[in-house]
Amino acid sequence: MKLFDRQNFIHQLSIDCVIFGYADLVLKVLVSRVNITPAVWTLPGGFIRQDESIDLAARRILEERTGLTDIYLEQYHVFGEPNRINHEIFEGLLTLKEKWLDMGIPDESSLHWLASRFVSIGYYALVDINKVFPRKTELDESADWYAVTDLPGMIMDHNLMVDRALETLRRNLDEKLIGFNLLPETFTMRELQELYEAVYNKPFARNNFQKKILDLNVLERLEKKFTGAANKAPYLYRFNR
Amino acid sequence: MKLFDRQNFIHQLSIDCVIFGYADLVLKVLVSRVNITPAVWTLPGGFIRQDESIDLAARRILEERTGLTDIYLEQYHVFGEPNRINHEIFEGLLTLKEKWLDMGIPDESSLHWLASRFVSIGYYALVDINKVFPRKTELDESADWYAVTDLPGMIMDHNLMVDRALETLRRNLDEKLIGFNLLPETFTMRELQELYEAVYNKPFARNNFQKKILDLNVLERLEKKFTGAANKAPYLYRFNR
DNA sequence: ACAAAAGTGTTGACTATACACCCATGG
DNA sequence: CCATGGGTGTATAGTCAACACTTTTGT
Repeated sequence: MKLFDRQNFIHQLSIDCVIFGYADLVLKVLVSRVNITPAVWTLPGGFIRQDESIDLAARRILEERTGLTDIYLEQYHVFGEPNRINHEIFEGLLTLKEKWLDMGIPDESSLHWLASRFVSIGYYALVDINKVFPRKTELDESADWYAVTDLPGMIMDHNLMVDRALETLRRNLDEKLIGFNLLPETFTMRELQELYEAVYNKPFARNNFQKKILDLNVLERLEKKFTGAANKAPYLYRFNR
Repeated sequence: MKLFDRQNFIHQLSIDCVIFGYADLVLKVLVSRVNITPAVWTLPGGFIRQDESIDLAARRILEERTGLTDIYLEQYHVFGEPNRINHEIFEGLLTLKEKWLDMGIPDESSLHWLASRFVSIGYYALVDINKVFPRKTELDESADWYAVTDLPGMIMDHNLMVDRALETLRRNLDEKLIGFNLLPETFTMRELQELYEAVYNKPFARNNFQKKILDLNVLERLEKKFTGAANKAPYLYRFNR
């Protein structure tokens, strides 16, 4: 079985996804560990079929890893240094070649494919982390959420890719009102504020934050949420439009 | 002679440049006319050498067309629909094949190369139009400046590429203080304002514009410019830092 | 009643914009 | 001295952040 080939995929061009999730007051990123030794971590990525657009390729890759189809997704930067070559993965796969020979994975041409220089289109995605059950591909050993402030060392420029994606996310959070994609359907104002604080890594004034967000006129106020705590019950909100 | 080949260039990946210039109160874009019939217009573009970064490839392409090396240049979007195939140019070159056979241009493999689907990385550049003497490549019939509001119909999605580049330029004009790249070394406040008005396609209040720009503390005021006109002589300014 | 967290109001600083006026220059 | 365009000042409205106060809930 061939994993990749020029007939069906565009050569030397890849897509890497920075998938952001949010839980426990922390902004997280989905990172794969490749099934080779020594251990190697990478961003979820893939290649572009000859008959699909790059945006659809990114969505396909996301669906393979998260199971989700309707995701906020944005292209943010292309990484194209000439030294973008997957040495670690290539050599790791070589050492595992015998072990997997019966399965025919990885085959010769796929190995050759992987050894090329790649230009990679960076996408970032925002997902409701509760809806995601990370899946691993054939090459993955595992796929897990890491705090964006505490990522493992990844191959090539993948850590830089996350930095650039975070910059873009911060710029777009207000402008494009995309933060809600990281939360469940309904949420309290405090939860939204904590999300913003996790993304920007700094505190916001509670009353001013509430005013700013409500003035955007994109939230629908629902019934109150009784938590059982000894204080006033907060309203629930839903993103509107 | 081979124009393109997989040995030296990345297959199915191209760069297209929206080169902005400014003259006669009008924002302009450099557009090539390909040397085939019927006439076909395109943005200046090219391919990526195996040993160069995509940013350097874009600079090389820009130098080929403008002669300039030190240019403001920014990657802004990747265009990757599966139907991005150069039908017009491919067929135009086919009809010219006999005519050029003695020169060996275009050769078979270059034709095949050009007939593929291409993913294209869009760059936009800002140049001082007075310093540019547009050059044409072997495939061009001409290269000329067109008003951004009055562009010819170009191949594929190249008109869309300009629209997206203009959006990005507008977003970045204030934020990154890049407007000065479109003007000569020294300029008057009125000239700068006229540039902004051409880019945004709307008028600005004269005094407030001056205040806003000067408050940025990026302009150095030079001597006055005596124009011979029957009015107060304006100051010249230079971009600083 | 009290602590805790939610919700709302008020102020003062800063910014953007509209209006007004003065200055230099050549005819 | 006047028309023209350049430069600057002021007042008003709108925005943003700090502070203060009130309300609701369970113990």
